[in-house]
Amino acid sequence: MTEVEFLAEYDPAAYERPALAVDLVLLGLRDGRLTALLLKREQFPHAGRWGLPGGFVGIDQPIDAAALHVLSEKAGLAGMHLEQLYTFGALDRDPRMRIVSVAYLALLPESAFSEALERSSSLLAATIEVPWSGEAGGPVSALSPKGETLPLAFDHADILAMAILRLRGKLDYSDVGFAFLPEQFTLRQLQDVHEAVLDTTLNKPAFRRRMLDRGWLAPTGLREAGTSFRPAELYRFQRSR
Amino acid sequence: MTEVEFLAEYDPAAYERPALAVDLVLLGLRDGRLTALLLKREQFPHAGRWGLPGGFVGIDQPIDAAALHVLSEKAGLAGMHLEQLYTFGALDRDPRMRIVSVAYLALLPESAFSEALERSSSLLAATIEVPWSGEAGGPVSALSPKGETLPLAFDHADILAMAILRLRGKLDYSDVGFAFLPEQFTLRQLQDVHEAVLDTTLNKPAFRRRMLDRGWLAPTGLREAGTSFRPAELYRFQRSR
DNA sequence: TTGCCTTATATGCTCAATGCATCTAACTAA
DNA sequence: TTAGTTAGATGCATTGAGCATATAAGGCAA
Repeated sequence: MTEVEFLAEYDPAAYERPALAVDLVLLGLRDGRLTALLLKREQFPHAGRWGLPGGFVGIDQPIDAAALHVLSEKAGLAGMHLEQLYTFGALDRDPRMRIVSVAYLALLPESAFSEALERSSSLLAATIEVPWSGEAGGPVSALSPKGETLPLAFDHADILAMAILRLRGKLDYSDVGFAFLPEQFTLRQLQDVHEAVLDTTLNKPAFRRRMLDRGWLAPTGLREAGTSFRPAELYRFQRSR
Repeated sequence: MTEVEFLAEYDPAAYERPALAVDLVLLGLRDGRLTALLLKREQFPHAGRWGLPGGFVGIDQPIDAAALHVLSEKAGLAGMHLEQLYTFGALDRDPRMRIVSVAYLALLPESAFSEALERSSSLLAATIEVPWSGEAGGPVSALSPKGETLPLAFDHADILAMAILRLRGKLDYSDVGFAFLPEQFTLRQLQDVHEAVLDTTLNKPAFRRRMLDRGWLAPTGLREAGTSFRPAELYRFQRSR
C-alpha cells in the first residue's frame, strides 16, 4: 500500500482527534518589569497553579477568532493585536486528554493592562523572571506582586519563555515596542520598554538617535506634565515608510 | 454563568474537533534559486494541483513526530532538522472538512534534496518565485523546471510565503544558511546561498569578513577541485564560538 | 614555457552607525 | 536665587560595511 493509496482511503473522521485550544500570553509593563496576566486554576488538573488565559477552538471558529474570544471573555479586552506564537503539542502537556494548544501573544499598554485587571478580578499581574540573557531560551518563572514564585500550570512556563524570546527577537527591528505605550509617550518611556524587555541598560544618546532616525516618531509639540524637572517632549508613533 | 463555571462544565469531548495535520516546506537550492519539493495531488480536492507533503497528526503522536513521519514517508528523508513555522487554521482552507495545519520548514542540502527526488518519483522540484522584496510578505508562486506556473493547492502559497519570510528573517543572524550546504563548502557557495535566499547581490569582501569574523567557519586546509581557475578554500561549519 | 583569463583572497579608503563622555536646557523646590 | 534632577544635544573614538583595487593561484592556449 503506497502512501498515496493510504491517503486516499484515509478517513480522518474515523480517527480520534486531538482537542485544539488557544492560550494567551498577555504582557504588559509594571514598574519597569515585564508582567503577564495569569489566572488561578480552580479545577483539576493543576488546581491552585497559575495558568495563561485559554479556551478551546470551536469547529466553526478560526483560530484567531478563538484567541480573540478568549481575550474578550477572560480579560475583557477587545481589538488588541494578537500575534500567533507557536503551537504546543507534546503528548503529556495536559493530563486530561490530548490537547494541542496554539499560543498567542498580545502586548498591552498600561491602560489595557489595568482595565483587564479591573474587569476580571481573578486575573493576577505576575512579574516574569527570565533566568537567561539575550535569546538563549529556556523556561521562565512568574512572581506574584509580593515576590513569591507562582507555580505554573501545564507547559505554560515554556509558552511564556517563547513569548519573551519572540519579543526580544523582534524588538529592535520592528515596531512591537510601541504596543506597550500609550498614544503619547516620551523617549525615556520608550527606552524603558526596551530595557525591560531586553533586561539590559541602553545608552541614552545612541538610543535616541536610533529611534529618531527610524522615522517612526512624530513629535506632538506637547510636553509631559507633573515632573519636578525638565519635562520631556511627547511623541506619537506613526507607521509610514 | 461565569467563565469559570463554563469551563468547569465544558466537556471538550462533547464538541466536534478540527482535524489536525502537518504540512512540510522542504527547501533546497537549485541553480542558485530557492526550490521546494511539491507533490501533485491525484485526488479530490484540488486534484491536479500541487501541494506540500503533509499528513494527519495521530492522537498519540507529538506534532513534531508527525512532521518527521511525513518527512520520512513522503520524501524518504530522516534526521533532518525541522522547524515549526506557523499554524494555519482558516475555516475554508480545506473544502472537505475543518483541518488545522501546523506547517514545518526543513532546509535541505543538495544531497538530501536529490535523494528525496530519487526516492519519491512523484516529488517535483519547483522553483519559488517571490514577487516581493525584503520581508514585505505576500503569497509566492511556484514554477515547474520548465518554467510553467504550477497551480498550488489549498493555502500552500501562503505557507510557502511564510517559509520564505522566516528564512529571510533568520538568515543573517543565525546559522540557518549552512543547512543548504554540504559538509565542506567554499565562501562563494555560502554567499550564493545568502544571495538566493535574499534575492539580492552581496558585496563579496564585506560578506567574507562578516562570515569569518563570526567564528562559525573552520578552514579545512583543503581546496575545491576541478576549477579552471584558482581553487577556493573549503570550510566547515562549526557551531559554538 | 609563457602569457592570458578567471576567480579567490587581501587590503586600503570612505562613510554610517554606535558607545561614551560631556555640555547645555528646563523645570521644581527650598 | 540656587541646588537638584532629568531632557536633550554634541563631539570623539571605535566598529563595521560598501567599494575599488591589488595580488595569488589555478587551467589553458599559443
